[in-house]
Amino acid sequence: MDELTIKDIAKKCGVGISTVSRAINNHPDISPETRQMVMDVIKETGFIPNNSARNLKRTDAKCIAVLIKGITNPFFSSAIQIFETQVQKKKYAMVIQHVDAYENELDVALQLVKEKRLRGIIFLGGAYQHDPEQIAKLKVPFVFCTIGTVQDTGKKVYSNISVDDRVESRKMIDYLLDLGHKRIAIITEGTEAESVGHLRLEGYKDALKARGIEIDENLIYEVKDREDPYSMQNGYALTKKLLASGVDFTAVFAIADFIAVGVCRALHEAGKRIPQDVSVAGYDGLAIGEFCIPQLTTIRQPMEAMAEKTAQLLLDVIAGKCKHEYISFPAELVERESTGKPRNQE
Amino acid sequence: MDELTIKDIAKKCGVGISTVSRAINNHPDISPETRQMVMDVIKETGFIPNNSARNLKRTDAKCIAVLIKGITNPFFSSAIQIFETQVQKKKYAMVIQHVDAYENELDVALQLVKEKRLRGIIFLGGAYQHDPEQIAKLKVPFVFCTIGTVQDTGKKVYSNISVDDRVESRKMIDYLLDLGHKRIAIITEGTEAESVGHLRLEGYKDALKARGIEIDENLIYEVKDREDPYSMQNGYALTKKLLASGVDFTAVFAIADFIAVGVCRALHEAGKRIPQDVSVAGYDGLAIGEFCIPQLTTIRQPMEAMAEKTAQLLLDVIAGKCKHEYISFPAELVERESTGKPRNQE
DNA sequence: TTGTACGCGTTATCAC
DNA sequence: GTGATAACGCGTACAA
Repeated sequence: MDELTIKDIAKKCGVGISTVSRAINNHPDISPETRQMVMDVIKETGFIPNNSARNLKRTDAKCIAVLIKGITNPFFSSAIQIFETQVQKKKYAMVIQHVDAYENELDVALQLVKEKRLRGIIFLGGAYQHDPEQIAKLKVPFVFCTIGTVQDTGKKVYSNISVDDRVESRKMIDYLLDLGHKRIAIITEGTEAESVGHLRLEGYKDALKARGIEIDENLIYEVKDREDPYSMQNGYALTKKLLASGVDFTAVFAIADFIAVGVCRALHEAGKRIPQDVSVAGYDGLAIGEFCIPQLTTIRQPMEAMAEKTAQLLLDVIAGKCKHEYISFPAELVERESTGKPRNQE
Repeated sequence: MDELTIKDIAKKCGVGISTVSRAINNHPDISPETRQMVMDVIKETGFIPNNSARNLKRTDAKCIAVLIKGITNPFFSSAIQIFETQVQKKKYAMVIQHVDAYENELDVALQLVKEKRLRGIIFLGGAYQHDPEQIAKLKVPFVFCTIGTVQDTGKKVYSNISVDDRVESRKMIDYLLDLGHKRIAIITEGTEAESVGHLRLEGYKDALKARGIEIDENLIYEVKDREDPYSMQNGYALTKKLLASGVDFTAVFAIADFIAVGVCRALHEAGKRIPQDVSVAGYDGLAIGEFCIPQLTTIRQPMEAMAEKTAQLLLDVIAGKCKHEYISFPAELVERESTGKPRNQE
């Protein structure tokens, strides 16, 4: 009993191969009775068509892929749910593919397009600058979602849905400055130009510069852990360092809510009250920020709206209904318990 | 410029098709020079072999798959990392495949085996009881990881790595009872027999019964949300209900750390101090439990060890080095800030 | 409505 | 060491 093929089914049914194929693929020109009979045998024998063979032959896959970089990101699961319902509405199939940290998402995409005859791709997470050569090679429509791309205009060969990390980051710092904070520490991620952390750091600097406050490098802490920079552990460890350094500060801006949770813990252990002694601000708008003690002031990214737009845009471009777009979604500053006026201003 | 194929490369190189194939697949019988020349052309043209065609023809895929049910679970990302390093050590490839909540993981597995010629499968999460017929159909070695299966012995046709949810859950309740708590509320998940929540509820009942404490249905709260039962939101909402019900309790056992975080928040908002007024216990051993305020007492599942064993076992079975096993890992009760003696005992 | 034959892009098996 | 050629399992013109 080797692997069952369509041929075996045809034989068992006493029909031709193509008849079986027609039954499987809901083709119109087949009598209902034959169809039923074939399907019965298929169910009975537990036959499963070989997808590799199908992909090889098929021309009209009606399938889009979602490439995810960073499983850890809790944002992504809700985004995927939204993609799924949108994609199903248009009778498309959807495959989810993980991209390892060390892999290039465009390479994976190129490969997958060949393998599955994709009609479109959604990139979730990942770098925000790409090799133009690779971009050019990718012939199917695709859209980046979540990445703070700042792209020059010109002919848009793909779409981009994002929030402007730099602007939103600055928004938070402006808020802290308005509260009266002047010594604001930031816990961010490696300085590589492609990272979101870099953009958020730029926003931080923008805000300070605009008010003529000099940037103090002693207040900038960067996560070096390549594994998962956006972890509570990192926030905790760096805040310990920050405290130990003896440098003066009245607020901490963590560029991710997870980091902020670690920051809060470290401050708590050091006997600092939040926000009376130190204010803490996060970024992302994760559920944890709403339920932790104290609740986190944060920048909430409109993930649902972004995901919705992403899927809709991709499907429209595939259908030829519209052109590619770069869209920047505004994020919302959510004021909660972890921030307040600095001590000296009370 | 349609899709490039191996034929085009052969022509461009002035060699035969099989030579190109040999170059790609690191076959021995090819001269280093030809090999280099072919690889150069491939790099230059950006040729990408079609995976569907490869899978179709290949006999020795050296590939195993990890099927994940529930993206949300933060456990899984660390498990996957471990799988990956183990699998790579043996020169195997690994594909990660998500299984939707409504999909049957065995169906997906069956399909994937045909498509990719898998040599083995790891199931992460998902139901812990399966259709024996489907199990029988799956001819490659596979191992379930994370699910609290209680299986009768006999000839083992697959492996199972788990912690005994029922026993571990009871351990936590015993601990709370030892502290002096008698009125322990539990926040758990739907009662379906296949759910982990059910097992943990059974452990709860076991502990109470063993001490002759009658089970009060008013203390049992079940999440009905099918979306993501293990959410902070659910813990929060159910605790609100619990508080509103006016029923007396001195401790809450949440069957997941995420739920516990929501529980803490709700208690905090109600002005209850943790653990002075109410003790809260979680289950899982997530990072959040270590960094939230107060730190969570919890049952820490030894995910790293389990993942390691899972991968190792699967690879050994594939290599014919050993038979399938059912292994139950002991979990550890981590005592932290969220639990203490009940008020009346202070 | 149904069956036959060809081809999708690749790897494996031969000859050379 | 290298190049034809036959599969792999399926979809689809085309013929019946």
